Amino acid sequence: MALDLHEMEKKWQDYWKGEGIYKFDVKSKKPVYSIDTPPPTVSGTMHMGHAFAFTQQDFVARYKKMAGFNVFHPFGFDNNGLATALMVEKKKGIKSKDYSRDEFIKIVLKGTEEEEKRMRAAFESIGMSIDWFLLYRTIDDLARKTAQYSFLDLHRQGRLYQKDAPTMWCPSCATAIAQAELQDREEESSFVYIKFETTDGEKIEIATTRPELMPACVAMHVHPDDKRYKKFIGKKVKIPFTGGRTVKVFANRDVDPEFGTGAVYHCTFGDLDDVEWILETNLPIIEIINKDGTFNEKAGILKGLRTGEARKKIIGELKKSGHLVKQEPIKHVVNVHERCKTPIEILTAKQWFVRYLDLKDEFIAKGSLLKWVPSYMKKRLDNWVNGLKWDWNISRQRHYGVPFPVWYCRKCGSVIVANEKDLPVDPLKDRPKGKCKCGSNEFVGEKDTLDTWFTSSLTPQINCKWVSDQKFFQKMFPMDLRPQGHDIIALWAFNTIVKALFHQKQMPWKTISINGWILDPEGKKMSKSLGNVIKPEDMVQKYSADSLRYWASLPILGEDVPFMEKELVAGKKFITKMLNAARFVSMATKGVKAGKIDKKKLLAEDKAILSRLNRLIKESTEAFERFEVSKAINPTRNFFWLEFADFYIEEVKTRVYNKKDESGKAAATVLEEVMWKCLLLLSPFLPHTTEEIAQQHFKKRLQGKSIHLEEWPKADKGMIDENAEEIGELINVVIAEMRKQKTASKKPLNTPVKKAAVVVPSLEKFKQAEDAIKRTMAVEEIEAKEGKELVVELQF
RNA sequence: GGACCCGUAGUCUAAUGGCUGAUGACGUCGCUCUCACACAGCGAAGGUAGCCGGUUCGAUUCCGGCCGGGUCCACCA
Repeated sequence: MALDLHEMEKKWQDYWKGEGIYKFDVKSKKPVYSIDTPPPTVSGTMHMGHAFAFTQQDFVARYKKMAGFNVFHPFGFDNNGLATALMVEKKKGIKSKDYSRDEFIKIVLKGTEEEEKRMRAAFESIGMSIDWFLLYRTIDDLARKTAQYSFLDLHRQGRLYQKDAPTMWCPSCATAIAQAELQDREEESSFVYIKFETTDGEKIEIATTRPELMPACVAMHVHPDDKRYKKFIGKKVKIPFTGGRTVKVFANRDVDPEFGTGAVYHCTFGDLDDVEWILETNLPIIEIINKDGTFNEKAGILKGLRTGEARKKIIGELKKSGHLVKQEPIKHVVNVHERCKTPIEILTAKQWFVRYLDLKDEFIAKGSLLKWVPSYMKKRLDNWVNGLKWDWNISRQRHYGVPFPVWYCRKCGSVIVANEKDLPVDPLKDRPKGKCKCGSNEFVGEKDTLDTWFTSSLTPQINCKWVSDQKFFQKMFPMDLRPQGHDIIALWAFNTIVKALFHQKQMPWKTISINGWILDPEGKKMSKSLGNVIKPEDMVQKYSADSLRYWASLPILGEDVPFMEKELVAGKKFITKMLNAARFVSMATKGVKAGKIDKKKLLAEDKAILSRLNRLIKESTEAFERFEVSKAINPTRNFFWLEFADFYIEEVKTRVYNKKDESGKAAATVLEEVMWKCLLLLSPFLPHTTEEIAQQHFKKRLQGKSIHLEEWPKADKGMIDENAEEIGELINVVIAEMRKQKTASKKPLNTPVKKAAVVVPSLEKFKQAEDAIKRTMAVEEIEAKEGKELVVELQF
């Protein structure tokens, strides 16, 4: 086969683009099917996970289009994030802080054009049926406007509040971070035993990994049943280096008497437990760490130092003063910021929160309204919601991002939110219209930006033009499908659900499909640092886009799959097979009227294959309706290759070589019919190959400009015939047995056979199968007997 | 600690409460250049379905436990 697959694929990609095959038709009367495409970060590269997840989404999009829907298949680029800001800074050699926020956003939008172009080309190269006119970016005007409008709406609903609250803080990035941005890391550290003295002179010993927080110690905790410490409860303990400050000893059932010394000192804040305890005990907060990670004057002797240095210094001082008992090496898990891996601190800062903890039950209940594919993924959402402890902190102390549409009155401190007509605003540049209610017209704009998830959680509203086209929004919302990875159910899916419930009082989509991860061939995550990254473009180069798509279609949705190059080999072979079979069918059916099957003229093998075909159509359609794409392609592949190509084609060859007679004509119409229907069934998966074949050999079947505008085939139940299939099966089984014998006697398969003796389960059925067998295997005469076991003997 | 997923030939997988044929692919080994296809065809070898127990007339398939692999969440100062 001299066909260059890459040239062929490129040809059709260009054709589709030129003809606008995937354009969403706003005016169409067809029902809409809309997909809330995940916007990938504009890194410039499409990785294997993208290729996998997006093609899976594309299978559904293409199927739905054929099934009669007006498919809305948009694309978005995520450029509203730290990763993008850093990329642009690096590329341009600039610092975002040297620019106004508006300017920097413009720089980003301009500065990522190149990456967008490359990614778009990559997604086109795998045959995505995206309508690129629907492109959005998560930092563009529409996205910013939508996010700010969302803020205003939540504000109106009383769902927002500001609080000086314990906040997880990254001392390195100098920013607040969300629960979801935390990562666990096991660290080697030192477990420090420290001796304290009570005001009445008794000694109590604690163990800690955070001795440097001692100046922020506000209490001691012991277990109420711990005999060793009972007597301490209620007493006061002196804290060294604080000028004689004392703290009370509390009874606390959270304390594990077995761990450390069984006594805990409580600092504000060492970890999340400390936060809970402070709420229970109502103690004051002593904040000793600044937002930049340095210790402040309340830290006394540690002032100006950072955590690591402070820890060394305090240990030295404790040694000198005799408070230090011992140090033990310890491995423990610390919470680190996922981006920079710095252990987090807990500080207080004024932050905006979305109040939603009161709605946990509702989130879980409403989550069930969605169709989850696979269904067990719903539990991940439930699990997350059940574990939620804090409201959603939406403040980020970052320069780049979507700004809060908020000012504060310099005089009275009132919050002034932007007028929705003025969105998007940048409060650092723009000013509120009018005066504060206190009469002042001096304002301070909010410096913080919104959590990127605050914007990303609005992709359905962005796609459906919530803030710019009400009519369109009414028509489009809620969307039909959200495809996404299982790693961000707690983030993207959850937050999107939260937003839609607040803003629209309904779920953002009808179905959510969860795809798994692509791992390296050993089952490990692909990552640059491990050097095990396999690039999709290399695979496309080596095997073709349709081969890659074939590979992506096989795994069950939701499961993580190791990358297996041999599946691409198999895909390429399948494509070759299709091209060759199509060539044969095309030759054999020249001059035959397409789609005209005369049932009366059909022979046993024709009835069998048509029955199998229609059963297949039914099965494949049902699988697609359940979003189980692998169960749509697998039987189709098997049918096409193992039944149609391996048997049916061989069975009718002698008939169609002699097309003049009725039987030959009938076989030709069946060949044509089966081939065409298979093309349709496979077109969502192998859009290039099927288009090539359709345009080459099935012009007369094509209603429009592309096979991808054809209707999905409907199963003709009248064709499904159990009995015919049984005969067909018998034909195939006997042929297989004869092939075995010919191969065993080292004869070519077209060797004529004088006489064959067979033992078959039913003579009556065999009668109906006999002709086809004789023709296919070039057998002159068959002597048949009835018996349990199938036996075939050949005489040449 | 909580939740979830997975465990089928050398490798990766499919379907299935029972037809002593458990599917197919890749790989391996034979034979065949047979007029769609040697980037192929035909065929062969290869599995006590992780282990144990239960339900059942019957389990790879359903239930429970264990072991192993993985993911998410929460974590002891």
